[in-house]
Amino acid sequence: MDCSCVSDLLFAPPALPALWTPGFAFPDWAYKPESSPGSRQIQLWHFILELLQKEEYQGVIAWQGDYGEFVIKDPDEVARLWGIRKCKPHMNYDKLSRALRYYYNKRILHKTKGKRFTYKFNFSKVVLVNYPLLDVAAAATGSPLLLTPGPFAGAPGPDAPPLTPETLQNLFSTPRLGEPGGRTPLFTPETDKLRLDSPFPFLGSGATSYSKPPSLLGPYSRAFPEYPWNFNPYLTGPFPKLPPSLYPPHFYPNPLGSLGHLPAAGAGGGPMAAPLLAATGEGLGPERPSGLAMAPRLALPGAGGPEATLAGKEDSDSELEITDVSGCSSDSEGDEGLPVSPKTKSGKGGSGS
DNA sequence: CCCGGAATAT
DNA sequence: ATATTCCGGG
Repeated sequence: MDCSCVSDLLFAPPALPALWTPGFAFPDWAYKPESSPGSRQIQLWHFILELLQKEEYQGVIAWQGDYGEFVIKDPDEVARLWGIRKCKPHMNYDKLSRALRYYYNKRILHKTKGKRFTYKFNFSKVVLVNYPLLDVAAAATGSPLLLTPGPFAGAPGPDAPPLTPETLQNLFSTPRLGEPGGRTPLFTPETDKLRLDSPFPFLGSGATSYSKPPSLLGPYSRAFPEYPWNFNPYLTGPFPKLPPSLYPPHFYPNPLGSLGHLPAAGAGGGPMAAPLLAATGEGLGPERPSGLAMAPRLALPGAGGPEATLAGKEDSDSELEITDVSGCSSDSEGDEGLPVSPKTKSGKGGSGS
């Protein structure tokens, strides 16, 4: 039944803190919360983000153009990788793109019309979903209290308690992380189980019970880096019903935490990075590398653990060796003798449109 | 290529 | 629910 892909193991390590994880910036709570406890599968947009985050796939998929805009340079390859990840040997771009299209309504993605293989993330969604508290944090740091949908909405009125990052830190101390011996102090198992139910409680059905994210970034005293991520929440298209209060002209921190190079315009040669920085520069550190927009890939925040591991086998990052489906059970699919050649792509250079 | 309906699977 | 598979139509 199960298709124990090698990647599955990679994603479900024994006791990975999930604090940052160079390659995988998504703690498991970001995957699929409830539904099926044991069968939380990676979601396509997570996967896409993963690929985008890695330089080794820049030839296959990469940020390009506007914020959150990316282009699939090699659709077949992306589809192949996705197929491997999901143990669907017959995956192709046509099918993958269908799945992508389903994201339109969910507002996770939309299409950049005119540009082939080009889509765009609605990061506002992703951010709020995965890190709804960031706004609170922002508020605590000085901005006017804004938001907190769901249960919080009613409570935080005029005299809302001073939410500070520290408070958050205490509140959402690592849940499963401190599992050995100590369980979550503040939150009872009941609360612990609710998590995120709907992908987007804000404009989805909304009726779903919203909850806070268990653990944010772990034991980081400074969990909220001042990342100038002020992508325009209003996008080009008209947003459905997003109250401005939810999406202030503020800048959002990097949602993926350790996500390396952001989808800054600089990636695609966008000169607009400068003005943006200027706008948000104040909150940032005094000194700033001129090439910030490029943000090569500042993966490692400060944790020393994994770093050693990485350094040890620096050359061939075995992490995410997606090109191997040896772990896939052939029974799950009508798996043909698919040899799964990693680089059987002779050279699809042209593909001129 | 891109779009979405429909049926199906997990 | 999310994704896969299939597919008619633009």
